[in-house]
Amino acid sequence: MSVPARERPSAVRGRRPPRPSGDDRELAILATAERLLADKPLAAISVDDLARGAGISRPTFYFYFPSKDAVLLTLLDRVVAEADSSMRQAFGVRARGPREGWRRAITAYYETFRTHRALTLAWAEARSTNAEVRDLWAQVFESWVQRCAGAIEAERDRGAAPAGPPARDLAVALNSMNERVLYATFSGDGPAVAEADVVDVLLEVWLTTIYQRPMPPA
Amino acid sequence: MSVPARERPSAVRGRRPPRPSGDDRELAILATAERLLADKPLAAISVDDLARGAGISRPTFYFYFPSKDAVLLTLLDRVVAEADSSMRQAFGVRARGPREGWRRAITAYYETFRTHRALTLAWAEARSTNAEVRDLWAQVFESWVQRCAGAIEAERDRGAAPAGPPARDLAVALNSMNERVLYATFSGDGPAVAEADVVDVLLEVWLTTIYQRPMPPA
DNA sequence: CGAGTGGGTCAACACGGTGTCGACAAACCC
DNA sequence: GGGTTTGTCGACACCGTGTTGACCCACTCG
Repeated sequence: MSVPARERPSAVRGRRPPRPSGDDRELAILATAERLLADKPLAAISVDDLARGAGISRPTFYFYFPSKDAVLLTLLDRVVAEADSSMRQAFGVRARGPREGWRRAITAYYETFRTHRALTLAWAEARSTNAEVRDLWAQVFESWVQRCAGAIEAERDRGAAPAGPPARDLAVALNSMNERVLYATFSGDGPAVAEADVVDVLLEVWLTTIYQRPMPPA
Repeated sequence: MSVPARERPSAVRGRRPPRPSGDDRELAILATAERLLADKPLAAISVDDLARGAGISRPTFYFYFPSKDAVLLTLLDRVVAEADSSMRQAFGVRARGPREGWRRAITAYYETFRTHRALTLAWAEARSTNAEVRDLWAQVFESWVQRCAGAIEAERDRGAAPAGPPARDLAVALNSMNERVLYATFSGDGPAVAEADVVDVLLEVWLTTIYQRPMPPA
């Protein structure tokens, strides 16, 4: 009974054997994936494409990653880390007023996805077919929801925001809105808000929902 | 140069030859699809499954539908028609107040998806890989956005709602929220609002966003 | 230095899915 | 009862995945 790779869920994603080496190849695969994703949807990229792009054969690809999805997951792990840190930062900085604070949070979210557009779209695509991707997203989403719900409760406690539906429910709804609206804006198919306006529109919805009155502009 | 089937985009979806017959088989395929979708994701259902389920062979399936996705599209067309009519109805009935009216609209949306849960999930899944599904959704979504934007403008014109971001942008954001939140609630993976509360939460966000003040409960 | 070990590589395979082709049957129609 | 029309399916070509087993090469240890 040797330990299958899945037993170390938090270890470096992919890579069969425990000890590292051949990092260049691994990086080449990741780079190829990101490059190809820029102009094809995930479903149109085969393991063979990734392998050839990285200058190796298909079986060799499997030496580095257990599947195409694992590559995506690795890429996603990075972006998540990045998003998390800029989100933490947004909530950390003392803002000059509620509008300023919430704007910073929404902008952090927006910027993260904007700078990784291709990955964001692939993410959404993979989420519907891959349970691991779904779980990773659920986990990330949950952490944002908690942060937001905490902030809403803090505003209510200090009397800045009135009582209303459970803070957590509002946080889920508002974060869901952001996710879907930004996705539509970035993917460009279907009705969407213009990229230049999207942060402002989302911010207005957040503020009026949380404070239940018009908030003066900055 | 004979005309390929695709040239009649609004005609009955699927079915190679122009003249009808063998409707039982076609219905059997549709029924099988809906039945299988109730406990497997779309990706896990093969054309062979659909064919066998309907008591025919795989090649025969292709006589009735050009692909697995075409089956889904046909199913979706029905639900869309249903949703559209109940939405039209919701907007048609004279409501006793704003809360009542908007609640009716959100409930119509909610009920449609709730009664076709499996289809809703398959829909989301297919949207990421199939352009036709994406277009159909975009079209449906657009019609809802227009209806909502119109209603918001009407409220502003009669002085019931204050000015704010462009009505269309609000409509896009609010409808996006509904879509995503309801999907999360029905799919059950990831953070979600409880099924019993979801309409209320959504309604509160809609009302405060549109009227920019707390709306008295019914 | 030569033998052994293990990381890295790939040709070839097994498998499962899609979509097509051509032969064929059964019904219906003058 | 010969001929079209409608429906049916066995067999095929193709593509993508993931695995196996042999091989190569660099390194090290006796």
